[in-house]
Amino acid sequence: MADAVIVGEGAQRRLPRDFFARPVLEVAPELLGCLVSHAGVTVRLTEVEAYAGMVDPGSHAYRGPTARTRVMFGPAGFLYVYFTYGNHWCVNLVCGHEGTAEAVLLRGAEVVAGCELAQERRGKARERDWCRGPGRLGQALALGRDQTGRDFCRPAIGDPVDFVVGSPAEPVDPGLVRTGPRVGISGPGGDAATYPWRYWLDGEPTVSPYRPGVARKRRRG
DNA sequence: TTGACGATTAGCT
DNA sequence: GCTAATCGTCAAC
Repeated sequence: MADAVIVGEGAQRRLPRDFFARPVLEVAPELLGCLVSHAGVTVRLTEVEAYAGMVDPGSHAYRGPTARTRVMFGPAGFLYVYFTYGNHWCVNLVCGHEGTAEAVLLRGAEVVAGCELAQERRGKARERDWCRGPGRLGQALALGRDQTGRDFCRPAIGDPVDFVVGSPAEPVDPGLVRTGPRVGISGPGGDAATYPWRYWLDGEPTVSPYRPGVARKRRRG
C-alpha cells in the first residue's frame, strides 16, 4: 500500500502530480485537510502558505535559482526542504509548472497516526504543539536535508520511508477556510508581507500564531 | 573568505 | 511580553 496514506481503517489516495501542477494559489487552499505521511507519522494539514517564485519577493526563489532553491524551479511534485535559524527544517511542496518556482510551505497540522513517534520526536511538547509551526512539523515528520528533491507523487520503491500527500479523510467545510498575510515575511518588496497567501482552517488549535515580519536594515551594498 | 541574515522555536520574565 | 540559540546560505569583499 505504498500508494496511499493509512489512517486507522481507512486509506486515502496519494494526490497525483496533476493536482500540484496548477497555480499555487489554487493548490494551497485545497491542501487544507489533506493527509501527509512520512516515517511513521501521519498528519492532517491545518495551515499552509503559498510562495509564488520569482514574482514573489517573499519567496526564496525571488532572486532566481541557487544551489539550494534549484528544486523549486523543476516540475511539481517534489519536496523543497530548507534549513533556517540554525535549528529548523521547513518543508515545501513544489507546485505549478516547471520554471515558475511556486511552492506551498506546510505550517501547521494535527497528528492523526503515529502519535508515539511524533511525541518521541517532539520531546515534552504538548500534543497540539507537535506540528504547530513549520519547524515543529518538520521535526515531527522527521524531515531534513535528505528529503529535499524527493518525488512525493511516485511511490518510493524499495524505500520504507515514503513521503505521501493524500486526499482528506473527511471533506473539508469550505466555510472554515481562512486567508491572511503570511508569517514572518519582510522581503525587499515590502508588499509581499501583505499578500493574503496564508491559508488555515478556522478553529483548529494546531494553527500557528500570527507574527508579522520584523523590518530589517538593508543588507550592505 | 567573510559575516549578516533568516518562511523559527523554546524558555524565561 | 522578550530574547538567546544556532548554522546554512548567499552576497559582498
